[in-house]
Amino acid sequence: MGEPHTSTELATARLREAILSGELPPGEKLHQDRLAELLGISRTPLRAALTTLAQTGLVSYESNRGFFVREFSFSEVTAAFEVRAELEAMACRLAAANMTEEANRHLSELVAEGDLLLAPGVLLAENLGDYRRMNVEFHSTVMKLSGNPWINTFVHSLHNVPAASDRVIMWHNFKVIERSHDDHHRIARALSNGQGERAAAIMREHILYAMELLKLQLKLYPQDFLRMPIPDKPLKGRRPARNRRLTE
Amino acid sequence: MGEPHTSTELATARLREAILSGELPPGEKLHQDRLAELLGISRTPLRAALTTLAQTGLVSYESNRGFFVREFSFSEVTAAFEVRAELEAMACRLAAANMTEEANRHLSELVAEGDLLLAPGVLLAENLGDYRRMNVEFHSTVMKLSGNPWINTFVHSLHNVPAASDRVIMWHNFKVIERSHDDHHRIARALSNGQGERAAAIMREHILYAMELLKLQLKLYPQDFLRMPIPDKPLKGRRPARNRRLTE
DNA sequence: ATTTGCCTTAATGGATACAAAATGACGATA
DNA sequence: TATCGTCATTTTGTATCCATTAAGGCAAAT
Repeated sequence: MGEPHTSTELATARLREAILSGELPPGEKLHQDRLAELLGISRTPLRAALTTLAQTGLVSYESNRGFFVREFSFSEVTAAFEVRAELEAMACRLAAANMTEEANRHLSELVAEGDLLLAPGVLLAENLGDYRRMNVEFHSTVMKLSGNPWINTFVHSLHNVPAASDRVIMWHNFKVIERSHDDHHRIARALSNGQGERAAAIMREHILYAMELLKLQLKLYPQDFLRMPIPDKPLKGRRPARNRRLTE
Repeated sequence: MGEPHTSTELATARLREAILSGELPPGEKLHQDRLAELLGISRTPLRAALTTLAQTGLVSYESNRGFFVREFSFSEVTAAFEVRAELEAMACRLAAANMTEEANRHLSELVAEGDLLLAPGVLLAENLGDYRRMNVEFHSTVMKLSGNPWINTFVHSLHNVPAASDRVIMWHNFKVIERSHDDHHRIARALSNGQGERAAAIMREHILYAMELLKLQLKLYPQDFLRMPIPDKPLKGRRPARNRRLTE
């Protein structure tokens, strides 16, 4: 949805944000009356929003019992990374056969943009949003170049899994970002050379390494599991009781 | 959803069936008033049903314009097969590491069940439903054994793509079925031997060949594209005008 | 003849009111 | 004391009604 201008779409967007940011914690009962009043709308569009979010997988639903913020186990999160790695690797394989002049240029531009943002030797807070946009655009460009729309669809829906999204990156570790962007360089070059398998291998590692980083981060700060909006610096010790079950 | 006992869930199921069976043809406007009356419910649960179907991709939606039966292009259908092949191959790779005694037994049982159903040398009409169930169960068992829930989720949603589902098989060609079931044998054996890559390769071919068959069938009977409920024998020449655009 | 603007009509989006189901508390009973 | 059943309350699910927006037709103007 481009510009949400119906109450339903607005509510959907706000709720998604609230859930991904941890404002609405996992397992929380989504009370229709209260939520509707909170959002200043009636229950009808709210229920519509909850229904779509339920299909997206962000909330769970039981007949006559209501909606709840879905809880994700640790293994589900890592599983999300594994599927993402496979799908985006597949995208590389397919994209290599579809490269055009324009495609090459677009990828090059994105990579160059990243170079610029990293030029200072640190990722400045003011550049963080732009880098994230560039990163998302790079990945989604490759997927679009694959010509297989399902890849994009599914990867997109995996970004709705808390902590499995690109929105989570260890922004405070420059070496990690630098290496990650170097992967982008190599992927773009491999694709432009028609080396699909090679690009796929880099992409797979690119994503699986992000998973390893997440695991590490969670080992260090387990209490923050599943509530990592955009952690430029790690937060500490809130809501310790609630996330126990998530450490599966 | 197990047993639909709310109007919404009932409507969702009925509409899904109506769309996949071609009763509601691609591109058709889904008139809320008329549909609600047709189903004997009010617009509220109908809209809820349409909302979920929109999320699963069976219908499209535009703000203030309404819901339409989604149209799938030829390339989208084949793309669905390709992703399915990749995901189920991945499932094999992972499953090989998780095989237990019980898992082996379950797969063996399914394979044996298939043997029995094919023993007559033809697939009898009365056995068709059972074979289909066995087939679905086999694939979904492998995916569950992978331990990665997303694989099952996504493959399941691909089964909502008309003509990309297991519900479509060339039931009238026994050799094809026999070979397909032989693949099941080999996949089960490879998994039980811990040969994940081998199982994956068979599975990939197993699914991609189904895609080839579909292509062939569509070349022979293009007018039936995207309205193949359970074609035990090919239907002919209905609604010729409507599906033109789908032959991309 | 074609296009533009208005107006009528119809369909969608949302709010409210009502029905049905589940939850929780209380008391009765073993 | 623990357990079961009943009843009151809360919350969900659905129907109906109203508001708002899009669609279509007609007429006027270029």
